[in-house]
Amino acid sequence: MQTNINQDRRSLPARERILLTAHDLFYQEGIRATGIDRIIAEAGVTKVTFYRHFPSKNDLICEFLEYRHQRWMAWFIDALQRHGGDLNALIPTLAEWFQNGNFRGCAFLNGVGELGSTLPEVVKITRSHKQDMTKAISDLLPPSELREQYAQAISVAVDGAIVRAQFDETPDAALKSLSLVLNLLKKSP
Amino acid sequence: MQTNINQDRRSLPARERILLTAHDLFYQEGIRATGIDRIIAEAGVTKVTFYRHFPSKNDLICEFLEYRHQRWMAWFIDALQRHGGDLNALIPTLAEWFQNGNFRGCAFLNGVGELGSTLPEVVKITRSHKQDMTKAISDLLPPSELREQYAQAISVAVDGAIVRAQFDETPDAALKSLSLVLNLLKKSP
DNA sequence: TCCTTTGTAGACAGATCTGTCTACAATATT
DNA sequence: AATATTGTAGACAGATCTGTCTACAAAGGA
Repeated sequence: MQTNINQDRRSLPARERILLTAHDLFYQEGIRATGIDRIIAEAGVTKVTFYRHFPSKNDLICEFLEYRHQRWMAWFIDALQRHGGDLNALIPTLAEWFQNGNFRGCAFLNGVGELGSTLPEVVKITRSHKQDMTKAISDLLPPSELREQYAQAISVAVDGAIVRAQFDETPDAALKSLSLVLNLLKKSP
Repeated sequence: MQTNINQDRRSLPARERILLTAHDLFYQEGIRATGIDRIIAEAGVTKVTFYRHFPSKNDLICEFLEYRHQRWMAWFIDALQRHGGDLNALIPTLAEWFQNGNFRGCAFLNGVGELGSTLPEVVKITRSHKQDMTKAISDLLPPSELREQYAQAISVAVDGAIVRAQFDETPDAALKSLSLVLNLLKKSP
């Protein structure tokens, strides 16, 4: 899960420069902690340019989450395939994410915690994001009557591992706990 | 998990009035979203009184988390006992919390998401909080070699259920998924 | 009685926040 | 050639943020 797309941002159109900059700052430092002034300074645009593309900060927040959703899902699906494409791929995939130096938890869970009570859009986007994440997990499971139920349960456990890895010194305990749950699930009828 | 202690706050000493008010606002609306001015207005104190008790907002944030820890742990342990004191007590206990109208997720996970990168104290307090939560869960399990491992895994799954219940329309799916995991654990050797 | 603690009232500083405004330049599109 | 879009530079408004300051009042313990 790379946080930084290593293309020269200065060559990109203003709108994308703003979005990429906002992404990094919102994810690394938090949404309320990041002012518009900082974003326009680091994106190298002016205020008028910014407000022509994003009528308000709330609009930018929503577009940031939509963008994050696209980017994270693409990485997630690709990483799961790279690691085998079945349930065994889940732990190495998450390990890859957690061990990245830019890891700061789930942007959507962080967003809900920070803004859930004031910006309902964030809750809506998060629901749909987690639905897609659960779908990707479901695709790792063999067809069965319990497939959806299992995918839901794994998805919840994954969220637990994500937040745990966010505050623990190392992601080891989070991954080990998730492994334990997955192993029980594998052995279950 | 009552968010509001129904005692007449106006009769309490200023310090406690500030702390209770900060607790409710920080938890309901977020920490950065809540200004000092609002806290002193709703607590009914003046600025000097406030800053005599809490040298800075960061101090208040830490004391808020310490207070929240005491209060939440006391409720948690009591509720687990009320519901039987074994592993079966976990679901009804969490259901009680999730269904409360004031439920806004875990104050510590929200705090880490919001301030983790700027206020390391929050991460430290969260680690110790989750350690205590895990201990309370461990106390529900019969002694065995795997007790600690299981308690850790359950604790991670509980965190997943908490964040899920925070953005889902109802806590049902979160509780159902956690139940599934707990049932597998119970059947395991 | 003296003195420390705890409290009140409210002005003030200085920074930062979101968002608007004027005025002008380069680039596409029609 | 005329026009619409996208861009730049930077001042400005008005709110809100954290934290400090002076001046005064009440209550408790030494």
